[in-house]
Amino acid sequence: MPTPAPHNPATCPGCAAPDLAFAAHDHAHCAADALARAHAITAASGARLTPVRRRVLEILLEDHRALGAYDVLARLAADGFGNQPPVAYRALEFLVEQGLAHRIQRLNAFTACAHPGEAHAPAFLICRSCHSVAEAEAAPARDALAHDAARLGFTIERTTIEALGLCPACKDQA
Amino acid sequence: MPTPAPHNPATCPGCAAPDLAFAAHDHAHCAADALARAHAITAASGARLTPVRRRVLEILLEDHRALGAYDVLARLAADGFGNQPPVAYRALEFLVEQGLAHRIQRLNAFTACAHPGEAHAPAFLICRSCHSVAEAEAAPARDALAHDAARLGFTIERTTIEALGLCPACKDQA
DNA sequence: GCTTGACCTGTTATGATATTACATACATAG
DNA sequence: CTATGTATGTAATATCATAACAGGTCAAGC
Ligand SMILES: [Zn+2]
Ligand SMILES: [Zn+2]
Ligand SMILES: [Zn+2]
Ligand SMILES: [Zn+2]
Repeated sequence: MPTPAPHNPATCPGCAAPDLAFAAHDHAHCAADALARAHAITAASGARLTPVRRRVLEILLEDHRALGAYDVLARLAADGFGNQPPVAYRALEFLVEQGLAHRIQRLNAFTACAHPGEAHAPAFLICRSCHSVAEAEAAPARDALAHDAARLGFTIERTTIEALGLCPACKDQA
Repeated sequence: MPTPAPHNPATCPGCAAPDLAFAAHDHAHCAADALARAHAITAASGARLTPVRRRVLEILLEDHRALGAYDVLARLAADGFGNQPPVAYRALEFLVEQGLAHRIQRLNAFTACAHPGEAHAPAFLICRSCHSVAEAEAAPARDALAHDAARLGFTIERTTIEALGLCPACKDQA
């Protein structure tokens, strides 16, 4: 599996609008763009964006929220795809591997990537009220951890950073 | 439920030996000390360290690893306690509330706290090979995230920071 | 001492999340 | 056209977690 292209902030829609998930925006364009990028990325890497995989990505792209595997599965089944768990889990795994989606540990759920194909492991800001998910820069937090880890002789391979709280819209409501 | 006492590094065994989980040490003393502190903490707060709860804490204290709820349950059942999931989950929930244990999201598992009663939400260094868990300082990483969150108008309430990797011992083996 | 009420424990049942194993279909290279 | 690798479908099962209720324990207040 080829590695995705390096991150280029100039062409990354997620970087251009970091508050995407929490702000009003032209989401139809946002989703269409992500889907187009997904086609380009998979074509470039030789991976196959098959109908099930593409449909799962479309479902995740419907909004900036996280969906459980069984929610995705129900949608797939309604569209005539298989309705056994592996159908959803395999497509989701593929998307995560390709950098087109992320898994949110805290929610046992998945969300479309806002910086598609950039081979990143972002931090997540998760609204506990509306389940919106925004991606934030994880590097500073990871660096802070690395110091402690080095002192203990621990080698960090992957880091999960997830913040639960309230997004601006839900805060206003309360 | 009264809030635990603030963190006092001078009296905190976890702070005195931050590499506890990954280094050879007098673990019998380490566990006995934690258990004694647990008695003191719960007595002070009026919470009841009942036989099941105490036994669960003892089980978690057997080493610096994370155990699943069903692993704990099997041990409880072998000791003559109830063998239905709520028995384990309730005791674990109690220990987490009291600051005597932590939940590791990444593993769906629980580990005894190395800084008992200090009302903290640490970062975790998790060995993917032996499942040892060390607690690290989460404040710097949290602070790094807070900047991004503030920019987006997101209010952080809780943060999960977990690093997966290899501990010194497992690294040497490989 | 008895009643009452809070809390803890046990148990049944079920729900939610995830994987293994195997069969079938399909694309593409040779 | 056939062999090969990859993707999908399906059944069965494993793993993690909670709801709902029944019964027991214990101490406060009468
Ligand atoms: Zn959008
Ligand atoms: Zn992303
Ligand atoms: Zn120890
Ligand atoms: Zn701790």
